[in-house]
Amino acid sequence: MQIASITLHAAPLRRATSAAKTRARADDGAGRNRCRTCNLRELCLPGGIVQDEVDAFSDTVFTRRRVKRGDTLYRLGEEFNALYAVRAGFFKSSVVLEDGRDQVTGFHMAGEIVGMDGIGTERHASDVIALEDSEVCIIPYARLEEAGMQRQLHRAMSRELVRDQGVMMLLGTMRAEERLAAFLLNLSTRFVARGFSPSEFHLRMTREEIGSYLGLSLETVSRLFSRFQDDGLIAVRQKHIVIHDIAGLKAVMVKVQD
Amino acid sequence: MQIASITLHAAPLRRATSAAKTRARADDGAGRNRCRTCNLRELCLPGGIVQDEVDAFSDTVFTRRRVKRGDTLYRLGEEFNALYAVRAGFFKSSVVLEDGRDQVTGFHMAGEIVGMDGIGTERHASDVIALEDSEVCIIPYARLEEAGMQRQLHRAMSRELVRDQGVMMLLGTMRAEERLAAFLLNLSTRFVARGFSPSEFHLRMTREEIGSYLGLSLETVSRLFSRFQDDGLIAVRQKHIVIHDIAGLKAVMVKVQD
DNA sequence: CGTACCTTTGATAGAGTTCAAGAACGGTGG
DNA sequence: CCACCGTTCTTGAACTCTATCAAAGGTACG
Repeated sequence: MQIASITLHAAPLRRATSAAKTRARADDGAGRNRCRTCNLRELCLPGGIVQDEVDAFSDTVFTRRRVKRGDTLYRLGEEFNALYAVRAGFFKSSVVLEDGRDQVTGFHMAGEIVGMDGIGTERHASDVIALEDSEVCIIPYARLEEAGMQRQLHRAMSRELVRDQGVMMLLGTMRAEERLAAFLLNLSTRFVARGFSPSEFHLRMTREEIGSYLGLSLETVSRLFSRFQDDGLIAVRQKHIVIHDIAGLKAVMVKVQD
Repeated sequence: MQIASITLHAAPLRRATSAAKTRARADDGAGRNRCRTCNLRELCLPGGIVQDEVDAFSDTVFTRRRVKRGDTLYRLGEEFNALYAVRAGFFKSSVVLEDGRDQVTGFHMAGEIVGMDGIGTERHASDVIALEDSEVCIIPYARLEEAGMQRQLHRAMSRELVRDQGVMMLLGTMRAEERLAAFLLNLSTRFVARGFSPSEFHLRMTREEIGSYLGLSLETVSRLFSRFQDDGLIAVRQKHIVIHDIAGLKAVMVKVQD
């Protein structure tokens, strides 16, 4: 089975055969995209809307932007004027405390929207950094309103709120084992939705970034990977992960606390 | 100085003299409210918008709903069709894991909006329970769109996303002392914005609920209250809190980690 | 006015952090 | 293409913070 996103343009499995053509069609040659022909349209903003809403939005064309590994998409305090839809690649978002401590607040892959935390204050409230060479669609905020896409934006933001609740739950009530199991299962689910293997993938973040996201030290993350491997749940070799026992990972989350 | 919200209808200090009249005007006598005359309008959904937007919305009239202490405003899984603006009282929201563990994800006071996590799936994603006899404005979601209030909703949701990031930071990187200090300072700030004393208030939640929110055990919360008191930062007697040294509390958050 | 709930405080234990050192990897330049 | 260097990862050992268990007050609500 194909391993998720080894290269920048690795295409989702299920659409692999037509992916090249689709991408060509989605690109007007001037670094801009048309939603109608974008192979991410089911995952992106218009996700889940009725057909005529898609049509209204489909002719809208958005500029792309490439972000190299390690570069920032935006920084805390920068003026907000657009949302970004991840087209390819992988991002992390993080917040910094005055004293320098920082916390990774999320990882973002193709089809996901970042930047919504800037709407309220018209300033971005976090840093977003590419973990590999990536590409985004720039969605000017004003344009969303013209296109009558508010409802889709509400949905996307609401989903984000629910996701945040999940992270709070994870940080507030779960033990280290459970957090990492939940993290791996979450990644697996998201890769599946993109047509990649649910059981084999490359982590694009370091142990330190995983630890920051999960509220653990990087050593604990490393130790847990080793333990999961010893228990036959996964195989780890650096950033390459194979999940051998999904049910076993799920069991980690329920069997621990009693 | 007046202590925040001892009674259901305790009015914010700064508006205390006209509060009774204001409330009377905001109520059309049929359990419904007009935003224009609501004394919470600066804090609620229209907060921060330009004048003509306020006017467009001001004539909208919303039904109220009373929720008794201990009763639920809504439950996880319930169908979503409205947002709720807290008019008076105090709520907590929480999520439950399959195994019964639950986590308080937020506390909500007058002028704050709850229910936004239901927009995405059209089902509420959390439980919201009144911690004292309370009252909300019911804001039907469909009505927001008719009234062209989407932008205000975006702002409210975005602010919530930023708030969530703060909670993640708290849970992910702060130690117990820092969490509780941050919690007290946050409450203080919110009370001030409502015209109450920044330094003296009644907690409306139990130690257990505070602990759940902060990812700590109730015993740790209790011990920290005692320690803060011994250190002269606050005075605690059950749920009554007096902050003696705001700067000292702030210092707890920076001096600990080095 | 009684009882159930909440809070405080102590003692103990354990999960996870911190410090440390060596190993493996990957990118870069000769 | 290979060697080198910085970064990332792994693993061990000691320690520390916070949870857990337990028991005794204290409150407040019905």
